[in-house]
Amino acid sequence: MRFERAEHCDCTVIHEDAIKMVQEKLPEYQLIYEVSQLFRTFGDPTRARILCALKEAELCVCDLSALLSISQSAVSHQLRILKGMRMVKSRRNGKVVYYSLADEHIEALFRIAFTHVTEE
Amino acid sequence: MRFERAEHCDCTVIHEDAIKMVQEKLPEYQLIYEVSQLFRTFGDPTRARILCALKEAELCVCDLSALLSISQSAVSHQLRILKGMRMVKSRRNGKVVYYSLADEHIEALFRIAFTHVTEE
DNA sequence: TTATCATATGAACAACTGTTCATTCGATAA
DNA sequence: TTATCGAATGAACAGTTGTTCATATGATAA
Repeated sequence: MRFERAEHCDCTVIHEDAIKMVQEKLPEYQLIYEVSQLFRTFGDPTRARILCALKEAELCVCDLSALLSISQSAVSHQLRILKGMRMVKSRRNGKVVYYSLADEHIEALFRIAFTHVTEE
Repeated sequence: MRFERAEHCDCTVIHEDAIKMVQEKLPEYQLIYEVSQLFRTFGDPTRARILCALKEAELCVCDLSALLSISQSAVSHQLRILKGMRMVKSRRNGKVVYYSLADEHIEALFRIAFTHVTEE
């Protein structure tokens, strides 16, 4: 009984048993996709810097703009993305909108990533 | 004494103290950049699927191609990127090249990310 | 009301990314 | 050698992304 070959692969499958075993353990595509989207959002230096700053304190758009030397518009656009991914939350006080990290998971992921990068 | 405003921001800086405090704690740009590049590499669904598969077993390019229904060329290109980021390692045995995760950090990061995504 | 300030957003554009296709490389076997 | 197979790679291309610029909101103060 041969492994059913994917149309995209014109090679001979060499390790049928391994493939079958992995196939059973592999998470659903949707789940992997969501995880990758989470990582992708971290994966832009500007967003990463914004998150790092918000890790330390609640800040308004203008603070972030000045602190990171990024235009107000760019900060605002990125905050919109971060909010869409539920990584930051905001509250308005008069004209000023304050942003902070949505939950402690974000901070935890960063801590681990920094450990990983600085360890080697 | 006023906070020195960045040229990109035409707003009035509102929270000088907060900015000053965050500025001291903020990691260097280079470090944040490296972390974001690490995340970015995870941030593509194809690469994430390859890494998930390699988490379970050592596999050759052909195995991955068949298992994930991705062309051999696409798999090979992505493995090149993953290897460049030191996230996978490879060994050649005759015509076949076997890939596996570079270290246990990769697996750990995935575990946490999955927990995060599935928790909410 | 009008003016001003902080923020948000749409459009445009350049830069980047991931795939496909065609080809090449590297190793083995005939 | 020549043929074959698994893997790697360069070029091209479509799709995506992040920034800038201009403008629009939304809230406050005059």
